Amino acid sequence: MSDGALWSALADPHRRAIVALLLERPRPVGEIVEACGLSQPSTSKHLKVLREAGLVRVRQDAQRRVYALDPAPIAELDAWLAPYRKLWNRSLDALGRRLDETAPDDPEED
Amino acid sequence: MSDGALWSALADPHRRAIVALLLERPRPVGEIVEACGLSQPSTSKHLKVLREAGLVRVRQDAQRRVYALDPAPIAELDAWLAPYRKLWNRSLDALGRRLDETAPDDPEED
DNA sequence: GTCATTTATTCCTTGACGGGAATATAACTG
DNA sequence: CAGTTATATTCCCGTCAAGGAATAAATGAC
Repeated sequence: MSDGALWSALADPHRRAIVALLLERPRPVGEIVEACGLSQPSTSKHLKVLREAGLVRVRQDAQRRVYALDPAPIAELDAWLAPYRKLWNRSLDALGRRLDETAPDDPEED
Repeated sequence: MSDGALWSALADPHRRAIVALLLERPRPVGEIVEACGLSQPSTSKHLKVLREAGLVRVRQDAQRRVYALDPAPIAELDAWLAPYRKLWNRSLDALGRRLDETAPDDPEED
């Protein structure tokens, strides 16, 4: 049960957006600034939080700093989730899926 | 309802502790208070946050209110996690190949 | 009805977090 | 060296969340 830093890092929607961006490919800060519509300092601060949570790594390329996802903490999340996944598998089973309360699946994030 | 409420609810360690308690079994507020070492009002407020995030349900039993986990939001988390899980599976795979360095070619691809 | 029990809510204070502007640092260019 | 680009850091401020104390509300017992 190491870090609450992981959870609090992902609690912010902007940071989740950054993480989603980095899922596609590694990006320099400038790209992230542009994509998120945040100011550069704000973006740098969010990146610092993500860095300290271990969620991203930085590679230096001349003046640019290219950020990339580090998969390990996500695995930690997955491990945390495991017991609960059992639970909802069980209850889905119990429901017998006769109740379709939310059929449409929307992957929209924030 | 891709709500940030889910994330911010789970960002708090006390609330994660409550969720973990409810994973074992449904419990009335008093038990949660005792187990978490929080004050009763504070506990009630955390429960309210969890309720509004959809993470718990309440059943009334005389004066007691028995809280239980609702598995659905956890499934939402799991869905969010899915693309990242692919990523770390891939990198574990890449690591495995690196350790198993028998191939003469460079197998690195996308 | 009054009283006890259990839980929720309100008020208040404090501390942490996010955003913007300005500034600092680092790396490349000429 | 000075100048430019790219990123990080600092300072200040507004907002929001968390905790404690006191109180309210709901339920049950008498």
